[in-house]
Amino acid sequence: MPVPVTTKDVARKAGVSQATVSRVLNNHHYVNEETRQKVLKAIKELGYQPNIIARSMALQKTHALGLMVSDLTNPFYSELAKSIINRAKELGYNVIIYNTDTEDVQATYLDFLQQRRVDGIIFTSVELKDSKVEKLVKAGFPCVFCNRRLKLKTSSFICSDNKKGAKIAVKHLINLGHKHIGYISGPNNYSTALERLEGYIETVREHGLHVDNQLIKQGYFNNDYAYSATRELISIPNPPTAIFVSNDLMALAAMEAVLDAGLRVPEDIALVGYDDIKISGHKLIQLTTVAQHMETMGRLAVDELVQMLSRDGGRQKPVHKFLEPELIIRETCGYRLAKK
Amino acid sequence: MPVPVTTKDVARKAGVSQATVSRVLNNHHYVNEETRQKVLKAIKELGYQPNIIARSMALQKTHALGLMVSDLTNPFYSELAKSIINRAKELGYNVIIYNTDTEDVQATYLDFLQQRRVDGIIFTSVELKDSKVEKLVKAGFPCVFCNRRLKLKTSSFICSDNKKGAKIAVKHLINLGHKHIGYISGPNNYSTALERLEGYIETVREHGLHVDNQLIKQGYFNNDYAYSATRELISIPNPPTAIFVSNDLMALAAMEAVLDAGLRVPEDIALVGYDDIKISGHKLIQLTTVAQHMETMGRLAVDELVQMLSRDGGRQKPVHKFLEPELIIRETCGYRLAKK
DNA sequence: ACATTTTATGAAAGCGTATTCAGATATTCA
DNA sequence: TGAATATCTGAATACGCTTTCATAAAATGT
Repeated sequence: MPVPVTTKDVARKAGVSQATVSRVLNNHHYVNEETRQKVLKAIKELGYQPNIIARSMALQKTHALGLMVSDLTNPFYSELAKSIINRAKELGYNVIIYNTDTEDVQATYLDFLQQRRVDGIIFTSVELKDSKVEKLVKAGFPCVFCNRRLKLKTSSFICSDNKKGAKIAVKHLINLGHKHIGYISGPNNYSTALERLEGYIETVREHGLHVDNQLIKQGYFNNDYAYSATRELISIPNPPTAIFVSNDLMALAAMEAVLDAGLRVPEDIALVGYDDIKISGHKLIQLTTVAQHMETMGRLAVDELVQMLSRDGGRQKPVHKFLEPELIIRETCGYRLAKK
Repeated sequence: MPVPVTTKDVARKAGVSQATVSRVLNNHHYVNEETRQKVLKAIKELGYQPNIIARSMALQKTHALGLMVSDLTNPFYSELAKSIINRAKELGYNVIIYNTDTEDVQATYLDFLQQRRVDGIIFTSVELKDSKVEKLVKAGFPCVFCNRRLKLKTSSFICSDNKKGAKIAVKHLINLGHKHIGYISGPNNYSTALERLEGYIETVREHGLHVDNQLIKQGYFNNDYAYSATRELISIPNPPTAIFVSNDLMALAAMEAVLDAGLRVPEDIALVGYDDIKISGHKLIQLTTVAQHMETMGRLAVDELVQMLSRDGGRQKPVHKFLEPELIIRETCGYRLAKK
């Protein structure tokens, strides 16, 4: 390992005090130009690199953000994470990433995080109620919720307008003539699931259709559940002719379930997803879906968090942003059929 | 923000010195059981959480690993990253993730990293030659290369046996009767591209076939390139009947190119990918591919890096691991046809 | 020309922890 | 019983940086 060069070494070499070196590094005023040059020269010659940890210690900030992701291999989350990482870098922050497949993992991570390893946290997959996380927010620890939000009103979040997203999706199906529309999603303790369900129900009602509980499947946010729920839906006595699935990955699984049952998409069962992950646009998939703007969502979340950090102490009122969803019409709803 | 509780506070409450609190926290021997209990009680009552930054400062280790990823939205990398993050957590390490779409970004990150923000780095997408990275390795900074490796022999890496992977893929195509096989990949300054090319060429030769440079396309590791290269390949005078594409994402793009040209997969053009990302197994895709074991690769990389950290000072000889690739036969090579 | 302000710099303190050093008490051994 | 050893704990120091405090020199104002 290279011997680390410290400000002290630089100071000795430049013939000044260590404090002066620090002043040069931090662009303090009141540093003589000549002195500054001497110091810069010494820094260069010694290849000095500041020790971030020591700086963090002195400043009481880490310049690192925590990022909680429930499943990084879901393209929705990896796109979101990428956006967050890139924006954080632009603003001079590092991102420590936590994969929280299970809830207890998130809990242990939270303990970690209170050890002042990060200045703030972005949650991408929080439950509506989570006492540990709520405690964190109430204690004033800077948190921003992205994609999924906490019920707690005092918390800031950047989410898709899920209700609206669901509405435009379901409305599209109804306009195509579907009267019997299934809904597959995760549990209602997630804002995404709850709000999309509300949008689904509201739209069905608005069009004078009956809300049939048999058509509503709320289990888990994973492919296996989507697959089995689809199989169940298509085998009930009066099966749906279309299914709105709460995310693209699950919609892909639903698609397999339909095909495995010997039915066709969209002729027998139409499908709409949510997210618009890249693969949904593939020529062989062509999934109709509600697009989310992961890039924007991630960027805004970082911006908001960094803002919170800079106005430390003076707590502002929380920010609540709902991004506009957009229906992407492809072929799994019978677009081609409708065109004909 | 909650007022942070320090060891000093705990010490005062427990009526002992700060040093003793530290001893209790670190399970030092020579601490009276009664004292230990007093301290533990105070810790609990005050809700003390150690300050990781201060600890890092004292110990001169951050307990954080850097992870360089070229494109987190490529499922191959997100699966790899997930594995790395999870394994690191198991071993008590945090992961700071760096997205390096462009090379200059990686360079600026490297400067960051020398600021002792992390104890070591895992590179997943290094070039064979990269003077900045080589300098880091030569300076003794703990680095492990995962997936792609450096040419530098003194560096440790965990990679797929890319040559072998290419060989089994191409052999499979040849066994199916293909005599004219295209190859699409990224530039040869990446070990993955180079080794797979070697495997391709060697296998073609071994089977007495002619290596036709017209069939070899080496441009960039991205979808646009894969698409256009495919279009080019299928429009040359004597076009290939099969194409080996260097990764699944690119193979998916190649598939679109074939279909857009009005040809069929696999009847007109057979395709093999590399990686076996999840979507490749989807019912509508069914891409034949060479599987990599991202989970294992990531885990081993972390294990190796953490080992390097523990045996600090005493530099061991570098570890070179080639993981066994595995051919996953699906339908894009005419498996169904072959079966008939 | 003297008081005041501005500019410039070093010494020292502080961030929160781990650890060394030294001393005190208790225990063991001959 | 005295010496050697083991057990326990507090004071002090170090980690590398930022920043306050103090002080000195230079510039400015009247």
